[in-house]
Amino acid sequence: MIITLKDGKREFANGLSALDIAGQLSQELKKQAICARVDGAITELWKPIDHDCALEILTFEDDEAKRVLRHTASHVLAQAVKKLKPNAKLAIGPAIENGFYYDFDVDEPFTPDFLVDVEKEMARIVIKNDRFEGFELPRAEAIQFMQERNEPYKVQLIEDLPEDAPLSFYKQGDFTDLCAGPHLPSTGKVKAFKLTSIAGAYWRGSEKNKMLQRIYGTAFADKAELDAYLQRIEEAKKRDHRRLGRELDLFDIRDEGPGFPFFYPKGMVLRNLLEDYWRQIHHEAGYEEIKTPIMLNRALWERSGHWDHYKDNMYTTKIDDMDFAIKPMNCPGGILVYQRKLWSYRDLPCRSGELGLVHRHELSGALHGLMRVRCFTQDDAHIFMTPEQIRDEIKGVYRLIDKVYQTFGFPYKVELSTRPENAIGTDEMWALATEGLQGALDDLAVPYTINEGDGAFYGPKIDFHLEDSLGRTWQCGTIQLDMNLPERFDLTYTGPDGEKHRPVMIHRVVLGSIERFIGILTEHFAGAFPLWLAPVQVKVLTITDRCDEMAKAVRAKLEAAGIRTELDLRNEKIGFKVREAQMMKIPYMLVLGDKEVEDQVVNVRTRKGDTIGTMNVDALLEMLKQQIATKALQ
RNA sequence: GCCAAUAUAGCUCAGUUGGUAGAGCAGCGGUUUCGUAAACCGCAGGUCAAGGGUUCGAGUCCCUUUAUUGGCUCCA
Repeated sequence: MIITLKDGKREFANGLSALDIAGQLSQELKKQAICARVDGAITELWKPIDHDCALEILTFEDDEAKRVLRHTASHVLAQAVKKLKPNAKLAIGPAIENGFYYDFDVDEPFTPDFLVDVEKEMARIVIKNDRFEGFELPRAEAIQFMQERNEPYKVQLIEDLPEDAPLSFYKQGDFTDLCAGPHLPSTGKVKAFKLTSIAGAYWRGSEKNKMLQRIYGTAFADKAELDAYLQRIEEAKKRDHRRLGRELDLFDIRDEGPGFPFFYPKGMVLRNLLEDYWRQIHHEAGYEEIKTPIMLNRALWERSGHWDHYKDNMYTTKIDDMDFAIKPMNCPGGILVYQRKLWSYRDLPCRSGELGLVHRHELSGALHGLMRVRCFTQDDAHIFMTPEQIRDEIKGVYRLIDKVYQTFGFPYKVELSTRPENAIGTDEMWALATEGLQGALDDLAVPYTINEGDGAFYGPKIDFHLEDSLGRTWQCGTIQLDMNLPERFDLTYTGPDGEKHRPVMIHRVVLGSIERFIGILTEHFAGAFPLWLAPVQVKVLTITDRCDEMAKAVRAKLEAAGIRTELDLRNEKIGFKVREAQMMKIPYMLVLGDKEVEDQVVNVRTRKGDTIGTMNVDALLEMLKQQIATKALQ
């Protein structure tokens, strides 16, 4: 038998397992073998290999091995919970990004104290070091097996698997679970784990189903790695935009307005700069700006379909006995703007953008700082065009979004969502629309994932996701094709044939919502915004009051040149003033003492802690202007 | 909305088995004029989220409501 290892061919005796081979290679491996990839597929280490194959031994450094480790940990978790609460019914327990969870149906919700007990029980199981043993059962026996153990969720899982699917089970100690595998060889390999939280979670993710109790945890190769991870989480919390918003005096959400954010003066500076930038790039990209009313009458919302399908999320009111609704979306207003005149194919595409303030009554439990609010400003635009223009237009929007995200240095993920079950429109229209989006992505050679059936009922969409400090992703940009509203509002343009045609409409946002984008921005830069966005760009710090006059003059000169400058003339030590400016993450501090006054220069310090040295104000201005003009990320 | 936890000064947090509410920072008043992340002294600041209950007595125990946090669902 010849096994091709990752780094070349090796011959081994027949019937050896990957574990045996790993043992033989232990000198070379240096790291502990966790699982193996045989001919590309992940498998357990202990399974005998009796054929020629390509073998790769994975260590904890491999992401796939980490998933196997965490999945194994979830089995240990389930075993521990069953031991402590034999009546708990098992649902599912997968590995997830950075950890794992297991869902249980229990009579009483779990408590934090119980979590401590479970951790102790898990530690006992790990010490016992039970081997994982896999076996398969025919369908009927598998169902009977789980019925006998009173595991209705497992029975349901089996019943929903395809008829011919192999039904594999894994047993460690006295615990057996339905599972596709693979696992580590034994429970003892789960060395460093921690249960992190308890949460309610609906069975199969549907709120129509029963809510189960979920336990989250994480596991690492060793304690050092686990501690490093927990440390990283603590550090990430310091970047939380909710915390920084308050500390840097940018924005906050008060109990008096759940989901309705306040922007304070400094936050408003940041916000206005973003909006200025937005206007500039949209002007360059051929958009015209409009503004539509925040509140419109019921008839409009009935025609758009929102009254019937979105009313639960809308704030409504009655004026002069007529129903009105505050807009949850800008599109109906944008459509009324389109309808103000007759359109020729020569005028298309028509791109009109709007920084539109929308209100949505989101579920209270969904609110999250600036990331999920109940009133927010979408940097919306609606583009009306002929079907032939779809592909190029989508490409244009994509490039615009890409350009903006690159300006901020944001990595992003692209997802294409296709036709859902409750879709309207013909197969033909969906095929055309989906091809338009997919074609554009393919033309641009963009990596993307497909969310089958996750599109809006009115059309497919491309979503752009950005990460927050804890790695949670938030949808920001989106490009959505709409095959519904043009019909409902009977939108037309006149073609070269003199006949009326239906335009294709897309909704798109680049930043998504100004609020969410500011949240992402704040976490990404940990509050240390690039110079061009910093609410305060420069702070002048004096050492004694003999420098006050020059300090005021320096500030006046910088302000006159458009640099946002603050002055600290307080009777405090320079260390104290530096510390404060530093904590406010002000990009440049100008220290002025007797020496600087005499030489008519400023001593420049950055928020990174570097002292650049002295220079005259003109040279400083030159440097600042350069950085601002290029929107340098630093 | 659902599951769980939490709510004490502007901020970060103490507050023991129920017995008159505390610290640091920030603020204000002084002293100090100082060289790159915290000078010193003093003062003031709270209907303990709101409402109800148990008790001689509630920040502390119970109930309701509100908000927040972590998830689920939903979504920019």
